[in-house]
Amino acid sequence: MIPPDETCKALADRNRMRILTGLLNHNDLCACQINEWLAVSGATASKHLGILIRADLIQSRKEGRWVFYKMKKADPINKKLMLWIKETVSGDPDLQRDLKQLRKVTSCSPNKLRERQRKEAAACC
Amino acid sequence: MIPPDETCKALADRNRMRILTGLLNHNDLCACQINEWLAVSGATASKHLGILIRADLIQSRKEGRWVFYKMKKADPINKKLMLWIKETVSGDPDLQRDLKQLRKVTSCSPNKLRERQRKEAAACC
DNA sequence: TTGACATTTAGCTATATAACTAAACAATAC
DNA sequence: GTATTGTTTAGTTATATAGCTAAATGTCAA
Repeated sequence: MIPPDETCKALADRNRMRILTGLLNHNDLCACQINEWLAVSGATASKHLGILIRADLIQSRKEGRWVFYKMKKADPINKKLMLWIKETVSGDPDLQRDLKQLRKVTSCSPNKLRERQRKEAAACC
Repeated sequence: MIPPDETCKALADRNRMRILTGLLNHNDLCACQINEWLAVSGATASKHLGILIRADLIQSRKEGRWVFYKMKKADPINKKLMLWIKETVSGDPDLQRDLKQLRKVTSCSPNKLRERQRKEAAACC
């Protein structure tokens, strides 16, 4: 059983709360979609995702070379926490604006998204 | 409205979770009882209490030279958070053991408690 | 099998935070 | 008023964390 302060530590970061916001509104998200959306390096996104997994809040599955993340089914106690997160997230205008950006990202498949990312990386040098 | 990650930041510390545990089980606690119980300096306890106040989770009132702290009445959304905290706190054996220690402290009035603290401080030098 | 590419891990730096001590502030008691 | 005492603020130090880049790992595809 994870102590409450540890769970809160996992939630106590803006980017991790953004990830949860995304996963509460999309069935699952690919790592490449997440770091595109968060606008951080893949390594940084991966670290945050690891923290959320170790806190038992999300889960990952591998599909070929892609890794998808989704919310973990919460036990009865943590359901209350999830409910609170959902409601506060809805009340946070920045997170809601963020969600719209995410929808642009998820309209591409991981393959198309990565292709575009590669082109952009090439163009900037 | 405080964003959820900020609220969690306030909760993401063991000593602050201990303080909340205490306040969820006692109507109110004096600053001197809290720092005796936590076994940290008065300054440190005061800092933690300030963080919880700014997060809108607790409130303080002054009575003569004593300052008492108590839970703040939660709005409908934060009530869910409080419920989660209560349940996870009950499931955390260390916090429960801690609560027993607190009862020893609260069995003294602030005046008696301080008197004892002064004697101990004198004895140790 | 080799090469390309997605993700994670390692190693680093800058910032944030928790603890302490000492000084400042606030309120009571003489 | 002045002394005393409880609490908070300031200033310091040690540790923790978020971000980066580069190297390592694992998977697909030619």
